[in-house]
Amino acid sequence: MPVQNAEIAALFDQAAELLEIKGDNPFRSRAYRRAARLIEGLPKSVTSLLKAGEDLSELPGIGKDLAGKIAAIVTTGKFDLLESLKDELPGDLGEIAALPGLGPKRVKLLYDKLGVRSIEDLYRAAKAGRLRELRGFGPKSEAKLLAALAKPPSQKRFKLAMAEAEAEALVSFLRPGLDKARVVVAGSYRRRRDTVGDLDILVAAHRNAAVGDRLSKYENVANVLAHGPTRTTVVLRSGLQVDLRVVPEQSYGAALMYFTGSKAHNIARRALANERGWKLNEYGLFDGERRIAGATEEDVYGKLDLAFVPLELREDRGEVVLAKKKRLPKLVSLSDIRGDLHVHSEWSDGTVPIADMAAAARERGYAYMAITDHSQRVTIAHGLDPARLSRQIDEVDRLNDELEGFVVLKGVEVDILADGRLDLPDKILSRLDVVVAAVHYKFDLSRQSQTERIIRAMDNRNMSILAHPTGRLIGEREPYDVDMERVIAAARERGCHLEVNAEPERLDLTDVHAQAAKSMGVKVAISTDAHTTAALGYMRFGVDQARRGWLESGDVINTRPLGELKKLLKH
DNA sequence: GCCGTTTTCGGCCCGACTGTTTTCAGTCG
Repeated sequence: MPVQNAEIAALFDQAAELLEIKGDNPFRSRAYRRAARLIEGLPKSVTSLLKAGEDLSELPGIGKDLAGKIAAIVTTGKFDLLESLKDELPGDLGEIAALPGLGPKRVKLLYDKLGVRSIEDLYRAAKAGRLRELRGFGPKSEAKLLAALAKPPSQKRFKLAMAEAEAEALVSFLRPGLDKARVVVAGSYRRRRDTVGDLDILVAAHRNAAVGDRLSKYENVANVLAHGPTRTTVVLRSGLQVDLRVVPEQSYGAALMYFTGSKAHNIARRALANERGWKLNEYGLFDGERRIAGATEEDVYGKLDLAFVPLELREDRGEVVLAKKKRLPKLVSLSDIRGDLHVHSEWSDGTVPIADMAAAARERGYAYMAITDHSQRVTIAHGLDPARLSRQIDEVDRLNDELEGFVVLKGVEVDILADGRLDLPDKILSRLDVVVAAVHYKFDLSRQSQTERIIRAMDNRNMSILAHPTGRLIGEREPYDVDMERVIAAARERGCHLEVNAEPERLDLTDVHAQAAKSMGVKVAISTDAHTTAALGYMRFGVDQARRGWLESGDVINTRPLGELKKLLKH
């Protein structure tokens, strides 16, 4: 059975976690984590690489040992190291270590001294005031943990990119049994929400239990929850739930609409049907018993005298009214994008030389790309100090001399220091075409301090774009507390732009904030923050979120030709 | 566990910050 890259990565991450807790050689656990990231980022599955006879130990960070372990996982499904680590350290230690403020050492201490093996154990110990008995713990850390534990466990949602990988594999598995029947993933996935709770797969066919049979035999199915003639519900090994629905051809459009949602959008649409004395449901639009539309979405919208509403807008955020007036926005699309304004190279924590990134960007049909490596404060990424940045500027100049029909813009992703100063002197920043600035440390300032810190950074006239403005990592790190409305207003006053970071873990600005920026007259840059050439392809996820934020091409600075863009970057 | 014109051992991006201590371990990125 084909093992997915993400599964291997997850196994390696778990092993790394337990090795850290155990106190093993830290470089050993780092090797597992590094390998996990590499595997996640591979354009092909290791299963197919192995099948093609590729030597995995040629991959950077994979040696003989790890290559062997990967092969064992792929062929036998077994990962002996993890099994023995789990025997040695039973419990949900990984879950505990994920809590803020708890790392491997303290998890081990809790485990050894208080027998904490689960979140429940931890809660009881903290509640009883026993944590403060431990060296290194005090009342504050106890209170912080209790606060973290008091938060209701957020219902698990999956990042869009991850759901997409699952969905594409699943659809291509289902399709062969279905001739020319349409198979579409609906729901929030189709609306391109940044996270999805489950996959709603719609198949146009007559009552066809065979599709459901096929789904329940999918190799990644962990559990079949329900299985009937028109509907099958399963849970995949990843934990993602899948609902498969089979609807007749003549209802397909109405069903697609219904299962695409959102619920609020459906309600608004149904109200319009009711106004005419009609009925709208997943089987069609009905005048009495007579179906007057239903085969396609266009059909249904048309009969309701509505313009076709782009998927990303179906949230009942005003789109139904505009659809009625036939005045929906013409949303930005991937083909409008002319360049990427946030890209890393091996000068900091990227993986390839600037020239390689430029070549890859050019292959995507772009006219320009800004190279924006980290600044000195971000030591972990080997950030640039003024001297190295100056040398990089020279290198970009040389590179541009060789390039025709493509321009590499000189830039930096400069860290915003705690007091709002930028991490590099104005003298060097003023030599750049693009200054992307971002917060990387001190996430826990008060709302007011954080907001003022960021606004102060924008006071620097060299700053062009505020990158990943809230710092969130989906499912992993909450956004820092910041008054985004004030930030947007300040950006407006200063001619600064905000980023829609397209990296699937970030998608920051969110759709909602992007729309807020537009409504306040602030333009955005949709940028990938790519550290590899493959990651330049994340652009489409950023475009999805921009579309959800109602952005049109005119709202996005990197849809502009270079000359116009350069004017926008000055303020 | 990986890696190697510094090559088969001995390194491996490391500095800031917090809450705990009373000089620093642990966490974070």
